[in-house]
Amino acid sequence: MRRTHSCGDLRVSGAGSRALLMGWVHRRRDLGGVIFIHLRDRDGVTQIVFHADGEAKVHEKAELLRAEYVVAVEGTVRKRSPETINANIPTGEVELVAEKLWILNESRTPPFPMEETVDVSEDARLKYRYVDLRRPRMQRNIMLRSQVSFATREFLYSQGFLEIETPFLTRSTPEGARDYLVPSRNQQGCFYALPQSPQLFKQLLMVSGFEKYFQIVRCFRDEDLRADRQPEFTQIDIEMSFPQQVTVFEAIEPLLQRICAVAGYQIEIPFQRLTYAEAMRRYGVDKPDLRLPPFCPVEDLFPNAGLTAEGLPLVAIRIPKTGALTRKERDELKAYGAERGLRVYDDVKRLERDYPEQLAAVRERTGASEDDLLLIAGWPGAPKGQRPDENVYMACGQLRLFAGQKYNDRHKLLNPKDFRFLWVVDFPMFEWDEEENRWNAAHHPFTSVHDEDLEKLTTDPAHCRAKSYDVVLNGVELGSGSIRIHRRDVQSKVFEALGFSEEEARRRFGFLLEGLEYGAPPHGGIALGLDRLVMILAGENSIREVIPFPKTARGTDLMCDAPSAVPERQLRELGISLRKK
RNA sequence: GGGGACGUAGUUCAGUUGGUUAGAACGCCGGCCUGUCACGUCGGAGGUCGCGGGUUCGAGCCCCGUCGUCCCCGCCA
Repeated sequence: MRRTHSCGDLRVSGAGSRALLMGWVHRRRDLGGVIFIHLRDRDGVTQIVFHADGEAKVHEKAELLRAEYVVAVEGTVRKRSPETINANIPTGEVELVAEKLWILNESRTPPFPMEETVDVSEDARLKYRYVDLRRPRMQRNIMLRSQVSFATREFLYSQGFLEIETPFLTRSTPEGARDYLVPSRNQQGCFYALPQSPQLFKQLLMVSGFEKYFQIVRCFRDEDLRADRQPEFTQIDIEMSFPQQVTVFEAIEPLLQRICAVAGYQIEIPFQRLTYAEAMRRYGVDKPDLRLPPFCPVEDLFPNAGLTAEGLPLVAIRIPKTGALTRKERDELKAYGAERGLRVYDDVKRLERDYPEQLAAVRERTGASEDDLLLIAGWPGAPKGQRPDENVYMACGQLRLFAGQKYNDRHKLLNPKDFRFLWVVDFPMFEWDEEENRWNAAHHPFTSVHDEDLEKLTTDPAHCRAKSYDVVLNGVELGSGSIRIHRRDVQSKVFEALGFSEEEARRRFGFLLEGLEYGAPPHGGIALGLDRLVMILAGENSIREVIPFPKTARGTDLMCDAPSAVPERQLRELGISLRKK
């Protein structure tokens, strides 16, 4: 017994020939004297017919079939008569007239239907994930993911990249996210850490002279979850020797173009580029969604009007084609802004009475037409912080996105198939840590600084720009990278700016620092979030929809019930005793 | 750690001001049915109203606690 075709294969051209199909009973229609089943495998669905006045024994056996039974059917492919053609399935012009039937396995009644017409709760789906994965949506998503992985490998190989693995059992480094720890049995009291990313290893592979590295690799971060964050997630990790920033861009853009093509979308390269400073000033975020228009500074048009604090921005936000808002809607926007310290002038008509010329200028500057929503927002109260302008812009950026998403039904600009890629460059080198009262690396401590800012490293860290970059798609941070520091003396200066002593730095990252002393080439790279990329290409709103076996928001696995307690014996072997609560 | 939404049949949901035996659709089981394709039709089974406590003559509904799922803030170099 050997499968000859898939359930998506058969066409009229095969009529009259024999075929043996294997798959799952998708649906059974028992009309008494004739039984139809839709047989499903991953390629499609084919109708099987069992006639009582044909192979009577086979028909009798077919009465036993139920949803999701696994069967093999052998028979003759028959062209359907015109009035019985099913235009909804690709194989709908033929059917298989069953002559033999094997029930390979029975199935309990599935906990929820295979149809997509019913939205099943996520807990049920996660508990019976193997069933959920059989449904068309997940089949599509996981197949897309596989295609994206393959396209990535194919493309990067063709460009001379080598796929190289790095350890999962590695050393905990104190910076960054919380580590997942793995206790060592041989060295009791010591722990491995699962990598937050292979960052240090890939840099050392450059020291080793491999020049072009990539890896599709799992990363682990023990932080709280979100719709786009899982404790384990997958990166397309890339590193190159002797690159300039633009070298990395020129490697990544065609890769993303190729990946999008696999998903059926044409995208233009090169991508738009924005500096971090521009992104903040025009969108109020470092990952702008370009499907909505940027906002405009208008403080120069209203000198001494008191609409915002002296020296702070006044921002005009345009949301296209929103039409008139109700009083309630305007109040909502106002309140949203107020929660972030903003004064939102939601009723532009009222401002227009006092400042007719200025408003005309605002309209011209923003390009606002009659049915666009125009909000003007300022911050009359003086904010605190390192970058007060940025605080205003950030609040406006949130307001822009809030309004844009709220009224998406009207302007329809947030089309999930409209892919707007963007590079954000020149991130600040450091950010101020309020709690610890010191500077932190904005990207990571091995990121190099712009040559012209090198001297400011210790004197003016706030204004040092890093050679780091993010690739952003529709408001989602897809990937992040940098040109690394390859010289030990520069690395020392950065540590100095971060307030690490040489000794402390050596304790934390000694193996990397030592590596840099043995002929490290200039190098840099990027890591792309594969889950997020596939999520967007699949049109999903959560990366759980593109991960076969994801965790819940609390980090548990509802299917296998992890994490779980372990027997005392296992703990003893590891030298671990649990503290009583 | 904080805020919000939700939890009723296998699934998706309804359940009025706290009132008598908790409903619907789909699914499931059985009968009938030879051209269906979300087959049709007749009948039937199926409930720890997440869990615990409280208020009350009486709780799916009100109160307190707790568990779980989702979203957001913090966090994620």
